[in-house]
Amino acid sequence: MVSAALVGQVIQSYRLRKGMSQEVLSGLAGLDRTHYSKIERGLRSPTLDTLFKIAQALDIPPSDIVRQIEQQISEYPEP
Amino acid sequence: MVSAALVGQVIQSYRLRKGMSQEVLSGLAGLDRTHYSKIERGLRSPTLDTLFKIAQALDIPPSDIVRQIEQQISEYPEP
DNA sequence: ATGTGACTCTAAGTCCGTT
DNA sequence: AAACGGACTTAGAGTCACA
Repeated sequence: MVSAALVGQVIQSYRLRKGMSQEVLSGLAGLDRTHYSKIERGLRSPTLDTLFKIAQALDIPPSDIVRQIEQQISEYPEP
Repeated sequence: MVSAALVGQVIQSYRLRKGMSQEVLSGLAGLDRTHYSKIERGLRSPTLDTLFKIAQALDIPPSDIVRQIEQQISEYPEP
């Protein structure tokens, strides 16, 4: 089980590193801004499809995001 | 947009390489067997959560599967 | 520029089968 | 062992008004 909060946290850190607003990112990804906002806060856990859209907007390979999630899990194992 | 058929194809190739049946794999992943069957046939596209479960059952990093999907997309671009 | 609640719609995921 | 189908429940996708 993958924590939705962790996924959101990883995605947000990528977004902030790019200096993008939620508005711009969600626009590029073709997602509704409020929907994206919920994903970042872990209120929704994205489908694989949505993850690919977000990665595309961030201009990074989707596998980078997934690998980052893996690392977070191994560093901070969930109970 | 990620083709569900492509995802299923990639996952299936990993499973066959491991010499596992759908029954064993879905059991390890904690998924319904018929549901997993549909994913392989591209009738369902898994959530990020389900992808992690499948990767765990395959004993490979989830990012490996995602990277494989990316490669397939770049090699055989979709119209 | 972001958070939130309240929706509808669609698909993921489960469970019962048969071929 | 796996494809295939039907009926069902749950949750994400997508949208809006408002703070």
